[in-house]
Amino acid sequence: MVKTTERRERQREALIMAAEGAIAEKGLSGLKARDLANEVGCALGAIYNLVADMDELVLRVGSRTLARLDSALAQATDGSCSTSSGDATNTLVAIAKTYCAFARENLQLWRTLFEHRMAEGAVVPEWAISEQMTMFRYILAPLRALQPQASEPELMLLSRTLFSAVHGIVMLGLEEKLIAVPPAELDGQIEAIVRALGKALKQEA
Amino acid sequence: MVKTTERRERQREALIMAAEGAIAEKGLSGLKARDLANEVGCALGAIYNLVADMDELVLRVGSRTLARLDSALAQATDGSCSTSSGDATNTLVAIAKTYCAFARENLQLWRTLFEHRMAEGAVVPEWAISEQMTMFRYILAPLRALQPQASEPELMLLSRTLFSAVHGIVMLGLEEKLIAVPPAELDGQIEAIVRALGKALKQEA
DNA sequence: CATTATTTTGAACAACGTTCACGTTTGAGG
DNA sequence: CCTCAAACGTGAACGTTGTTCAAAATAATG
Repeated sequence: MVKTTERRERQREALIMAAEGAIAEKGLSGLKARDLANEVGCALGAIYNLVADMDELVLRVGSRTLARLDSALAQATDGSCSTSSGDATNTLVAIAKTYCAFARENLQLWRTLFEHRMAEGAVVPEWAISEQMTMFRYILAPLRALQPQASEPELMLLSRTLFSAVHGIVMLGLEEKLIAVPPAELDGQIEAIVRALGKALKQEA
Repeated sequence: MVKTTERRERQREALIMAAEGAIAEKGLSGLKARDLANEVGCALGAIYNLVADMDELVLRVGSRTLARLDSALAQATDGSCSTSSGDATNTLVAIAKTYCAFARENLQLWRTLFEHRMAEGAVVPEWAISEQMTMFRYILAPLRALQPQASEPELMLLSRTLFSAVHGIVMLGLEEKLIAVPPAELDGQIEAIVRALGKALKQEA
């Protein structure tokens, strides 16, 4: 009796892994229910015993991606807990570069985090929402060092803005469209922008 | 004989308009060939006499959106041709705010510009590519005022970076995801960031 | 071992973009 | 005004999607 649920859990895991592989290799649009069933070795319909629908599957893959991103950011900031404002800018630069590197190395999975939209009328489940906030933790500390007089809500807002700005540069830069910063110059431009903002924020204080 | 091609042209126009309406109302994923045929009053297959495929249709709608965006930016910058560096920052702020306002007011059409991806293996046609660069014209002049010593390629790169940063803030801010700056604070944050960057760039000179 | 509950299955469904054989319309030449 | 080949419009049909569900297979229980 315990065997059934256990095996199910294992199959669900396998399904998520297979989905992750498919997205990493062929992008979100390359994720096909029939391919997954084939790879996992179950019937097409069996997918819906393991997962409510494809949306949930994509969200579960996204959850894993976010966790990996989080650990990459943790690693990039672990040494620099100092609150001096000189290091703060360096930390912000390190975070931004780490984000950019993660996006490059996990291009399709990272894109999926932002490309994916729930089916018409469906709402993002709670467990998926709560994961999205973790990234700001890392930005918050250095920002506080740069702007000690700012209130917590102000810092919150600023960290979101800063993240969004860097995200935009990375996102457009890693797209093929001509609009963007060429990938070769991405790191340099990110550093320049973050440093410029760091300087401006420090002087404003 | 002239009548046929003329009518065809008119029908193509009607098709593009219908597509634009559908996207504006229901988003890119709400664009359905059958609905279009219905609305334009032609057979399903007739669409493919007016347009190669859905991709081309989306690109033609995008072309119109870009033209409207361009004229909005032109209007926002027409007065401020001055090269003083004090006005330059103001101009950059105005451009960014105009971009944000345009995105808000044309949410689905603007999103489509970046959401859309060509079908597997298909390549973006030349006429669609050449339109994408026009936006940087507006950013270039004020940037040159702020950084008179920078080379043209450097300014090019910087303008792309700046655009991408603002774009990121707007894009995430207008999404429903929790990652982003709340829509109510969007304008303020954009102004703050652009002003901070303007200040940093001016002092660097 | 029999019977009931659960799970797995894959054929069937609906919706999608795209194609194509078939009539119909058209317009230049007689 | 008529002819007829060429151009055009048509909607049924195709290949893919994700999703469902009656039935078959399996597991649990008495």
